[in-house]
This record gives sequence, structure tokens and C-alpha cells, in this order.
Amino acid sequence: MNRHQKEKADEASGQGRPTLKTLAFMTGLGVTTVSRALKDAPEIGAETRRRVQLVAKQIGYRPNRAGVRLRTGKTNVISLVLNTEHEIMSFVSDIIYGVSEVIADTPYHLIVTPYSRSQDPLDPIRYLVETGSADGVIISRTQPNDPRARYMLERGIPFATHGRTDMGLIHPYHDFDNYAFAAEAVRHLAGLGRRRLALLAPPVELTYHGHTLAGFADALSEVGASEIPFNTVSIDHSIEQIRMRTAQLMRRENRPDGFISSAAAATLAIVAGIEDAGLKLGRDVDVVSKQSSELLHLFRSELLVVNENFRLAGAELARSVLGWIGGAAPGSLQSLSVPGEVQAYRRPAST
Amino acid sequence: MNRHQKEKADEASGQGRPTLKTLAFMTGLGVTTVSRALKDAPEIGAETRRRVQLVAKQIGYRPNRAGVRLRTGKTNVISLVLNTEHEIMSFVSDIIYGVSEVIADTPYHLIVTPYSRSQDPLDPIRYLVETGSADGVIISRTQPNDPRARYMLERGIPFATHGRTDMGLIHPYHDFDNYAFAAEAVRHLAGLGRRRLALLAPPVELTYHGHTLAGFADALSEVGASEIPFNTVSIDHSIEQIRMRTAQLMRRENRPDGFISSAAAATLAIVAGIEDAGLKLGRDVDVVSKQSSELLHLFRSELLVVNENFRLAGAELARSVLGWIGGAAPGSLQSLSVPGEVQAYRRPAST
DNA sequence: GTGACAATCTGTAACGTTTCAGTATATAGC
DNA sequence: GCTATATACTGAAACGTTACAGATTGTCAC
Repeated sequence: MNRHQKEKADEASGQGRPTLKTLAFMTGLGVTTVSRALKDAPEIGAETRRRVQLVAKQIGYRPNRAGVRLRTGKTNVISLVLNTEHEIMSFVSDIIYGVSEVIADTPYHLIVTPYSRSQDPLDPIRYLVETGSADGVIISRTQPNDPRARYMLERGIPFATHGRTDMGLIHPYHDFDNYAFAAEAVRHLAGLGRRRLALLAPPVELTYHGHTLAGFADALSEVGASEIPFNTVSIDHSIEQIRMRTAQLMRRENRPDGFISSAAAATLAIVAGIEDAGLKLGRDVDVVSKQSSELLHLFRSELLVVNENFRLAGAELARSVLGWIGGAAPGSLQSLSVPGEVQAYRRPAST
Repeated sequence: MNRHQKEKADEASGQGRPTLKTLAFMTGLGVTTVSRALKDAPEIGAETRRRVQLVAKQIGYRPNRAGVRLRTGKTNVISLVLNTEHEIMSFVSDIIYGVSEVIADTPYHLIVTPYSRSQDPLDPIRYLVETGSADGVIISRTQPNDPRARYMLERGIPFATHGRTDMGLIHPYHDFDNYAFAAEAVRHLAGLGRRRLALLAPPVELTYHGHTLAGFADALSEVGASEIPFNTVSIDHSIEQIRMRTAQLMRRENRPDGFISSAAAATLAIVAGIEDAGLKLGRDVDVVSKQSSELLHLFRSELLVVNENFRLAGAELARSVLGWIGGAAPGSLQSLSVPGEVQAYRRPAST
């Protein structure tokens, strides 16, 4: 051992976290060789590779994220961009878990980047891109002409959207088929003899507002039912507002006998409004609602529900982003979740 | 301009993100000077400092996180560690927003580190500490003797717990006063003439199980009411199980005439169970429940609620961790949230 | 034995930052 | 005029990683 190697040994044997230098010392190789051996580079001998990998595993070597990031620009970070005012509660929780599930055995970390009402939704995206803080981004509340998607496409940063855009541009997305949801809901209500239907839709600016309306309208004419306009509120409005508007609507002459609601929390408000007007669910009016946790049937057993699985969405979105980062074609990373049937309440087996 | 400076110029004027080198070139100073000027070091002339900071602001300089992290070990990351099975849904969403709110104008990022049923809760903590992935950690589901808190105290990494420990060790926490909640709930039920009370408590292993039980027991003897044991389930159990057990309990001879529930979702199950048994809320039995969003009154107007604000908890926890990182005494970073009064439903102003 | 070539390994530099150990200049003391 | 000291600045080194451009072998053809 020459003086040079001796110095290395002194440094590398320190009790801190093992680095490539530590491994290099332990194996008697150079750091370059170790680095390449760990990533299965072709010019490393088979035995050396195995030896290095064994030692690395033994001492629990983990590459230093800052080192990698500084050298390569790779952050190993996926950012989930969320609106702190309008996201559905269970959406946040479930989508995070879905994403987590997928990135669990990758080196990726999940960072949550929030933005609030007062901010341009583009702000957090700009920040992420300009500072190179993430390798991939997931956004929700997607719009038909979405500046965020456009911006990220221009900058070439991989992303996936929850919901589709409509700009003639190709990018990964995961979406729930809200057209099918609304259409199925209409058909189901028609099957129950309901003829005058009201829709509590998503806010107009979001893409799935359009999808939902289209499904609603198409099925209405298909079954020959009519629409009772209810577009002074959306699922983004407060519980109190929806409740009030619903009660107003239900007190009118030509009130609806069926409701379709795009979100569970809003459905609670609709039901409250219906009851405020002195009417009874299941008798005077039926309500079909989307929900993401199985809670609405506990609320009122007369409710009719369609489930949307946000955890699945999170997983799917994460897979898409990782796929794009990994070089897959963005067009091949799009998925649509087909709604199940409208479900009525089934009393559980009693004890 | 000598040859050396010329080279710098060539490199620094590149259109990439500005670095210290860019600033050094633009101001004609050395990188060291620029670095110090930006952090208000004392040995920099006042005018130089202002000049550097002005230029930095003008060109939108932002320190490279990887560079800082590699050199100093500072990650500028707070990690929120979550159980993917048992966290309350709104907890995840609200606490994230609370934390976000506080770290919004700091350089900190929030990463979410999940762990699942199958894992030792210590695993994610070990990972964070061993890889130096965060400057501070927030954990929930705190236990009286919490190995995670003990571990982080040993390793000297700043953290805050949602809920207290009981190990004689001092660390930042934020907690809701569940003793007061349970006691107030008992008193309120007693005031309604309820005498035989059942408690749906948090899981035994968590610290606030003890707090809740103590408040319950103390107030029971204070008002002279009695307990109907209901400890075969906790709020961690499934909706179905709670519902079934509640129904069983309510069909017994000596059934409770009052319930106290530590979580909103569980309350839905309790009410369902009560109604399964053919009994009526408000007539046969009253239920006081904690909730974190204002939804229970929509569910059944007879429900009595106490609000727990998770967003506030998130903000408080973030402040605590940042405070500890900033050098404050951990003992000074503890807070307890006092529950408001038990609230009955107030019909909203009609239109 | 020589040259060519493949196989395998290595040192150096660079990513952007901060720290250490200076250097240069001005001011003051005497 | 000299040293001492404070002020304001600077270059080099280091954090851990990867890419580039070699360096050292051994093998084979002829």
C-alpha cells in the first residue's frame, strides 16, 4: 500500500455513510470502476461487478442523492402539484398513496408542491421547471387548453395529468370516463322512471366538465328525459351554497326528480337541500353520485353511487410519469378508467 | 480582462440557470464574495452586498439545492411520514396543507414518506436518517413509548410528533386535548340525561387512546354516569366491523344511551349500527363525535360534534420542526389544541 | 517479436456550493 | 517609516457522483 492509497484508506474508513470512495477502498478498485460496476456497465468484468455489488449490499451503500443530482441533474423526485383550496379531500390522500405505492421500490421521492387561490396555477410549475426540482410532475384540475401542460411540453419535462386536455397535443394522462359516468347515471335514473334531471357538474374550466355534460346530454336525448338546469353552482362551491341552491331548486314548480352529482361532498349538500325543501330521497327524487370512498351509502341508503378510485389514478399517473422519464412514448402512457355500474345500497349480512 | 477571466465569462454567460459563477462574472467579484454577500456575512462591504443582492434578484438567482446539500448536508426538506392504511383521510389532506402554508416562504420542500402495514414504522425513519434525506421529520400516530421519537432523539434529528409521547423525553409536539374532548363529551351527554355511555376510542397503542380514556373515566365519575364497555373495536377498524359491533351492542339489554366517537368516519358506522338495531338517534341514544371537516351535521342533524383542526395541526407541527432546526429549545415547541364546545346542529338561515 | 485490438481498469475534471487559509489595501499607532 | 490591525476581498479544496480520456494488460494474427 503506497502513501496515496494509505490516505484514501484513512478517509474512507471513517464511520460516516459509505460512499463510492469507501467501496473503492474496500474492494481495492478505483471509484470509477465501482461506479460503473454498480450500474452494470459493459466494460466491467463479471466477477468484479459481482464483488462490488456484494460489498455494496453488505455495507448498505446508497448513492448520495445530492452527488448524483449535482453531477447529472437527475433529481429522482416526482412532484405532485395540488391546489390547496379546491382538491377533493380524499383525492389528496388517495392519490398520494397511489403514487407512493408505485415509486416505493424506485429511488424516487414524492414532493408535494401546493398552490393557492391567489396564485397563477402556472407559478408552481414554473418554479419546478426553472429550478430543476423534479424529474417529473403530476398535475390535476386539468383544463382543455391547459397552460401548464403546454409549458411543460415546451420545456420537455415529463408530466402526467389527471384528466385530459384538448389542445391537439400528446401527453400522458389518466382520466375517469366522466362521459360514461354521466350517461350511465342518466340511464339508471330513467330506468327508475325519473324524467327531469339536474346535474351538479364540475367547474366549467375543467376538462371533465365538458365530458360530464356531453354524457349527460347524449343520454338525456337517448332516453327522452329532460334537463332541469342547475348550473349556478358546481362541485367547487361551498356545501352551504350548494345546499341553498338545491333547496331553492326543489321548491320550484318544475323541480327535478333526479340528480347527478360529480362529487361526494357535494352530494351531502344536495341531499340536505332536498330535505330542507321537505322532500324525501328515493320517493320524490333520486340521486346518483360519484364517490371515492364507500361512505355515501352510510349517509343515506337511498343514494345511488358510482365509485371512482383515486388510489388507482395515483398509481397510474405515477407509472405514466416514470414511463415517460424512462423514455417511453407519451402517447402510450394514457389511460381511461371505466366506471362500474351504478350501485344501490345492499344491506350487509346481519349478525 | 485577462485570459482567466475571459474563460469565466464564456462559461458564466451561458444561457443556463444563473449560478454563483454567473453572479461573480456579472459583478466582477469572486464567487466566494458573492456567496458571502448573499447571506449577509459581516466581512462584506455594505455597498458590495447591496450590489450583489440587486443583481441576484434581477437575474432571478436561486441557489442550486444539490450544490448546497452536497456541500453542507442541508437538504431543505421536511418529511411527513404517513401510514398508508390507517391515517384519517382528511388528516392527510389538511395536515399537508397546514405544513405547506408554513413552509411556503421558506426554501423548504415537503416530501411525503409513506409506510404500510407490513412495515416496521421505524423503517421509514431509519431510511430518512441514514440517507440524510430530510432536515426535519413530522410523524403521527404517536405512541407513549415511541421508538421513532427515541431513535430520532438519539440521532439528533429535529422532528415533531402529532400527539404526545410519555417517555420522560422532551421533544416538540402538537396535540389535540383528547382528555378535554372526552370529558366535555361525557358532560354534554350527561346534561342530556344520558347515563350509560360507550366510547369508541382510538387504537390502544396510540397515546391519545390513554388521554381519551382518562377524560372519559374522570368525567363519568364526576357526573355519576356509567360506562358500557365497547372496546372490541377502535376507530382503526373497518366501517363494517364498527357497524356490526355497534348493532350488536345496541341490541343488548343494557345498551348505551350515549356514544362518544373519536373519529368522523367511525361515527358514520356507529350511526348505521344504531339504526340497524332499529333505534333512533336523538331519541334512544345521543352521539358526540370528533370531526375534522364540517360534514357530520349533514349526515344526521342529531349528531353532536367537536371540531379538530388538522390544518392548524400541520401548521403548528411545521413551525415546531422549523423552530427546532433553527435552534430553538425543543421544550418550547410544544402545543396543545383546546377543543371547542360540543356543537349541536343549527339549521342554516333559509332562503 | 511486433502490431493491433479487445477487455478491463483508472485518474482527472466537473456539477454549485461553502469553508479555509490566505492576500491586498487602507488606517492607525508610535 | 515601520509594524500592527482591521477591512474587503480571493483562490483552492472539498462534498459524492459520473463522463471523458486515457492506461495497462492479455490475446491473437502474421
